[in-house]
Amino acid sequence: MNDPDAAPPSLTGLSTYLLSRTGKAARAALAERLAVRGLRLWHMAVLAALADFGPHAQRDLASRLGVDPSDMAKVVDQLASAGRVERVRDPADRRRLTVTATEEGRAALAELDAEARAVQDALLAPLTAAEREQLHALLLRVHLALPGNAG
Amino acid sequence: MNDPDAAPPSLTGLSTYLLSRTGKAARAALAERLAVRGLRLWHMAVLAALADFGPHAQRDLASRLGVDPSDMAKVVDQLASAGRVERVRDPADRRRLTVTATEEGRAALAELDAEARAVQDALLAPLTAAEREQLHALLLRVHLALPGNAG
DNA sequence: ACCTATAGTGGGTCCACACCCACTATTACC
DNA sequence: GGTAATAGTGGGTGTGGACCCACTATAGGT
Repeated sequence: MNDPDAAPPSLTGLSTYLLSRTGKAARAALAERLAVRGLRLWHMAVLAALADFGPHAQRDLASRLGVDPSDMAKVVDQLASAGRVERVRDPADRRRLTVTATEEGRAALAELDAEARAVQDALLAPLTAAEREQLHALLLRVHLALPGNAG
Repeated sequence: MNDPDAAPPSLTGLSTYLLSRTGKAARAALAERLAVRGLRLWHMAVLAALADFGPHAQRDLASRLGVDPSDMAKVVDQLASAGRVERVRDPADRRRLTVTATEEGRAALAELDAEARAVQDALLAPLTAAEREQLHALLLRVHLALPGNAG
């Protein structure tokens, strides 16, 4: 109770503080795992978007994930170099690059997802399965209400 | 449903992703409000620690908040310049600086707390009061299980 | 007294993230 | 056909956070 390293109740009484703290921990843990494979969180996000919604024009990828198109170009470039993504010029509009996940990319995403779930299991260890679902449902509603996340 | 800006379900299905996203949104929103007053999140954390636990040696502040002592020195220095905190040399151990919140500092914290709750109300708008409490309780348990947050 | 450890401080590095601009290639408009 | 808009790219900037080291002053151990 008198732990000299305990966080101030003034802060732990704020859900936003807890959100920020636990979120950062989650992010850091996953990023660390991905770094082992030479990947970053954006790489996973791009692979996920392609897997879920199919091929995208690069610009649409950027828009969907809320990244600067210039930064997206770099991420896609790295994924392409690693063979996890294919870029082909759209014949209908030769300015566009259509980005598609390769078989290798889909396999990589599956592994990444497994890593993410492992991290999540560790983070949410103190909660029961039912509580985790509760938490997820609540967070999802908050997330959807965030600006730029219309369902 | 076919919103071209919707996030990939592969990601929104991960609680860690939602935590990270909503946490970042919370952090950013509060940081923006504090910036108006020329403060950062660490300033608020320090004031909260002092208000909750009373005066600290600067080193203990750093340890409690998990910050590098060198960085803490800078934060405390800024708070002192703004008159929100007082540093006095501990006569029992003249290496130590005892940091105390001034009346002004306590007042500032109250305002900051109000800002934080406003941000929180906006963020958690889609949830009922009962759901917010649920969310808070779940997050608190996760937070306490985080490395270095023993109760 | 001597040596080691500790508190605070100033300085610097490294990294990730978010932006922004300029430029080329291509398309759309009129 | 000429002009404006758009897709992608390369390069650069600014910021915030975490970390690390060297240095001074003081304390503690023997």
